[in-house]
Amino acid sequence: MVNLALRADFANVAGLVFIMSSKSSGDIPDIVIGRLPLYLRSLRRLQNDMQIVTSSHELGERLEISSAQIRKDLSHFGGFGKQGTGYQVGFLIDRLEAVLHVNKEWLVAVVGAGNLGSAISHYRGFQDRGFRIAHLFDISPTKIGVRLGDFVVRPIECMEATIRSEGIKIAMLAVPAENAQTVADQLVAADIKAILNYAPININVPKQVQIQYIDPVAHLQRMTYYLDD
Amino acid sequence: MVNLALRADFANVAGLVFIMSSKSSGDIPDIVIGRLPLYLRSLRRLQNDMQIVTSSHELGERLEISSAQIRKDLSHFGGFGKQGTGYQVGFLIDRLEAVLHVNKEWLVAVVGAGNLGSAISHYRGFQDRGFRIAHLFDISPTKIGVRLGDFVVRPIECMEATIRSEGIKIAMLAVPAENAQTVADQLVAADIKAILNYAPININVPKQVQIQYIDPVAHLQRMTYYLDD
DNA sequence: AACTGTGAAGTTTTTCACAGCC
DNA sequence: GGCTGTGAAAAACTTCACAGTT
Repeated sequence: MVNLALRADFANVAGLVFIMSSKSSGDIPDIVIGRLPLYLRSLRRLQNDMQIVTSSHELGERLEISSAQIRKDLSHFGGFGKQGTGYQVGFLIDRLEAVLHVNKEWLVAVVGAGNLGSAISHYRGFQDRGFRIAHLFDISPTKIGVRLGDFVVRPIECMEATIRSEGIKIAMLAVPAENAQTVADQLVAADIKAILNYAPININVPKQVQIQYIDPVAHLQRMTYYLDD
Repeated sequence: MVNLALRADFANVAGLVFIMSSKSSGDIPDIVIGRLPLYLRSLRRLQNDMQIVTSSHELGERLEISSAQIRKDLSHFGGFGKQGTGYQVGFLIDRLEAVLHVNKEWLVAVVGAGNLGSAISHYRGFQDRGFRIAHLFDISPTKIGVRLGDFVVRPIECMEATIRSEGIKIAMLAVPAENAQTVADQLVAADIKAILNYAPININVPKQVQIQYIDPVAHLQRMTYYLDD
């Protein structure tokens, strides 16, 4: 996800030479990073149930991932477990939160105050997992100034200034597909470093900016492949 | 994952006859299936822009996937392109929709009429990509009977009967994590075959039931790994 | 006895590179 | 010139299997 898979023939067609970026945070595969939040989610659940110790086997059963996979993944970051015993739930949570940089609270800007942006702003599930929504922006005069949950919708004109002055590095994009690229460009200009895009369209950002997509329909279509027609 | 045989009806297009057995006999990797909705999404965008023809190169550039990958993926389902020319956008859309079984409209049940269920019910983006929300269920007496968008919230007691009688095979789960497994069990009992789970918890379903997860926080945490602490 | 951490082996996925066609 | 489709090669990823620890 970090490095673009730009290949030589593409570079030639464009008449330019691209320097391939290396993985920005060392040599741990991104696919491993992608599983860590799932481990963390399950561990939180175990902690909720007052469980003190767990094992790669138990986690694997819950997540339907092999225990070897989990041990291998965790071993990239150090020996978090004890042979014969397993992993201390609280300790492993702390370690994973540190690895993922969610042992602090990140401020997040939401752009788009339609149904989706409104639902995101109301959602209580960000708080205790490392994220706090700081602002909600929209371009529509009919929405600006409206109170939605804990937020008053702010005009997109003051987005860059606000994001910069508060040092916000993460944004969620909940605008129509037509506007997603334009808004993403504005976010990049405001020095946003990670974008979670809910619009069903691919957007281009500089490679040092992280981007992830939420597209429920893509998941549904992936499942219908396996359903009887 | 079960592999479904390709339908024979696209064997004869533009006077060309493809031999189907060679392509439909083997298992197609799930990771390939997971990319097809992304191709479809990009192709729809191209069609919107009135573009008639595209290439693996152009698609790859938009999706940041190598052109070789795209050609390889598509080749699992037959020769959809023309050497020297590329792919007809409309034709490729039709073929991918057929492969993914979204060349029909699937009815979907939404369970949970909180903020999230409400937002899902209001979202207009399912309609033109193969899915129509048919019902919205909730357990809370204060919500039952309430009008939300085009739906009146129905009691969860009549969920199984409704799903069965209307032959609904897909559900979206937007209930609190605590209730997700229980509701999933009820959905499985109602003969639901695919569940899109928005609750941040892993749930267990029989292996013939498809399950996919939407967890925005997991995506955010995946990105913060790469951000400066 | 139970469990981790890890090289080695095995498997899957991606990329290369080019024949064949437009 | 451009492009696809595809075997072969390379790279990435997962699992195995076991030494070592509690």
